[in-house]
Amino acid sequence: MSSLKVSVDGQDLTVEPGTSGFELFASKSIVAMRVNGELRDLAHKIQADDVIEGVEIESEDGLNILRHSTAHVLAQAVQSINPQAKLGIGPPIKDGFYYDFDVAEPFTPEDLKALEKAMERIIRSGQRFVRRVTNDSAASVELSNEPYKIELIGLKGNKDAVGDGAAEVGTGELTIYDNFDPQTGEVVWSDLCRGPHLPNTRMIGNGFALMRSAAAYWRGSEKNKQLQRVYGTAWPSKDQLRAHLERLEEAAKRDHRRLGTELDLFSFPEEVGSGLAVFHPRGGIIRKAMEDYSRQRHEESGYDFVYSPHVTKSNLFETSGHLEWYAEGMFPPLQLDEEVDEHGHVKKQGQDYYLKPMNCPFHILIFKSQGRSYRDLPLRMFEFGTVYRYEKSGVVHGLTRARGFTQDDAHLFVTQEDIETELRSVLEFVLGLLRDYGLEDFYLELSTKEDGNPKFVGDDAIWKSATATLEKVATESGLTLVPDPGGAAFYGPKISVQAKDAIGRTWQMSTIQLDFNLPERFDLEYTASDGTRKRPVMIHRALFGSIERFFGVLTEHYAGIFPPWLAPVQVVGIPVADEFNDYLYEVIAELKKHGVRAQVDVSDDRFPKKIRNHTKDKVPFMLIAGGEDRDANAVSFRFRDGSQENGVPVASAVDRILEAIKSKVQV
RNA sequence: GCCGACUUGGCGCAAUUGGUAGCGCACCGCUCUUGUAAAGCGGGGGUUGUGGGUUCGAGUCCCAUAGUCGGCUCCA
Repeated sequence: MSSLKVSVDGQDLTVEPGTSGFELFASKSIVAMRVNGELRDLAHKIQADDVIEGVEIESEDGLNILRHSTAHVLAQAVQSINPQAKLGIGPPIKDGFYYDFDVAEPFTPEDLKALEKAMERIIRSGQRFVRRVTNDSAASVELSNEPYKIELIGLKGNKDAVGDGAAEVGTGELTIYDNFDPQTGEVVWSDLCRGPHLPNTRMIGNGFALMRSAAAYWRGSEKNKQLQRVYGTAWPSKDQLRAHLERLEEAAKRDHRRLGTELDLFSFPEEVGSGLAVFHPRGGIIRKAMEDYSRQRHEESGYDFVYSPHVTKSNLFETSGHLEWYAEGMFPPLQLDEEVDEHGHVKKQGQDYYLKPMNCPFHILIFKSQGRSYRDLPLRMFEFGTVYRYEKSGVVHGLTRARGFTQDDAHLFVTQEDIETELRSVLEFVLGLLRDYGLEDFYLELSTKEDGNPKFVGDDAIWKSATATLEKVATESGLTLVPDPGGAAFYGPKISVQAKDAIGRTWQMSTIQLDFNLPERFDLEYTASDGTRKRPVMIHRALFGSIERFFGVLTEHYAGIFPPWLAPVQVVGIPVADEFNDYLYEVIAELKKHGVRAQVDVSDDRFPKKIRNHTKDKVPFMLIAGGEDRDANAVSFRFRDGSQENGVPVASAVDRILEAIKSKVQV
């Protein structure tokens, strides 16, 4: 038999027919290979002219394979303990994997421990994953006990319908992976799977852990049965697992809900209701600083400030379409003024009032309050408008998903011709302001309508042109643009600005939405220069998204260590002993004169205790004064990271603090 | 909304198989105060989320309800 010419990791080789990845790759860290671009098991037999690359376990593909194989081991463990469990899907995800099961009883934490033990046994036994090609009818017979797998087989080839199940059936040939016990040579477990897999369970090692269990709808639809999902994490080594768990711990420390309590920023009193926050004085200062600066910038950029009430009669939301399209997201109406006679007949028709879920209809009414000319446009109305949305109970989440929140909401009324220019300047304005608040890393998302979904109102042609305009402006910004099909608001497409925080998580911040529908529903007009009446276009624009949410994101971004301009207390004077109180009062008074939030700690606590207290409170500047400082008319800085700078002359200390606040830098 | 877990003084946590609520921090008072993350002593504070039930007896068991957390679905 003639030998085969192949390319392996860029090198031309000649190998014997029947050669597999095991012969090609000596390194244990190669867990699979890419053959002509397709991921394959190492056991795959190579063909002439194949272009082959080894897949390192540390690579993205390698990690996915590791995690996917670990998911298989989990499923095997579940069925070994509970043979009645039916298998759903088990794909790799960021940092780990999950597997869905249909079981009579949800998993308890004890169950998860037992499953981890069972998984360890499977892993140690060194089972081999072996791929076997089958076909629809044979697989349906073999998997007659696995109704969900059979459903997936039926969906094969239909990529959209398969969705998350792509790891099971993919779109190519149907395959089953058999797990062989190396001792007995017998198949101990099998699962419908596209693969590839690690050659051997032993390679999973001890870098995995089961994290939690939760219910999840089969194939992601509320209409389907809920399965029990077990989440796990898996890494090439125990050290990497440990590092991952530490990262989770770090993220937990930044959680704005936790910091909100620790730093006394806000709370969600049970008496008020789910998803409704109150801001405490310290949180209130931060929020006020955020709002004040935003107001200033809006003023400078040609916005008008408007105000509107929190409730309105139902007809406004009928006209706007909210009651038709958005009713589920609204609080139920307050029914007022109805009078009924003694026979139960209505004497006076009542009125329904609704809490507003959006501010746009009010701003539209302001637009309509007088005849408008092209000279008035672009008309930019800005409001910190508090809205109320009846979020489903299970989704409320601290400040980032609340039922009452304040949008820094603006509506721009522009002529058709000005849309592009205005959009461009809005986007620039938005990004500039976000940078001032300390966010640097952005990408854009273009949320569009999904064809055929009745959630979206208005004419297709209008949607199309609006979407095209947004896309043009977004592309020109030079930022990465990610499509988000089906993510638009009911009245129009949007660009959203996604910002990355300090630990790499992305948050949807600003949204810029183009709206041709509401102007039409409200019959908005202006007089053009030629005297004809024309319809303006609306741009909806929120910058923080919601102030509460932005507050939460900034809290996590900064881990509670706010830059001086936002810090609730900017400076604390700490005397080395009582004797220096008066001296420090003078220094602090000087700062207060310039509007600095500063105080002297004259409590009975000892000196080191005071340092500790204000470090825990994350005060940016601690000014310490003792004899040496007083004699030199100086103070000593201590910063939050523990560093210090002694004997700084009072005047330059004041300048330095003022400059740090003014320039919005982090210290 | 769905599934599961949880709810004990302001905060973080304890309370063996149901036997009558403890600790640390914080708070208040007193004493003591000189250099970079916790001085000492004393004191007050909880009808164990709420409403029912089982029991001689419930923080511990059951039901309902509110809230929180983790997911799913949905979203600023």
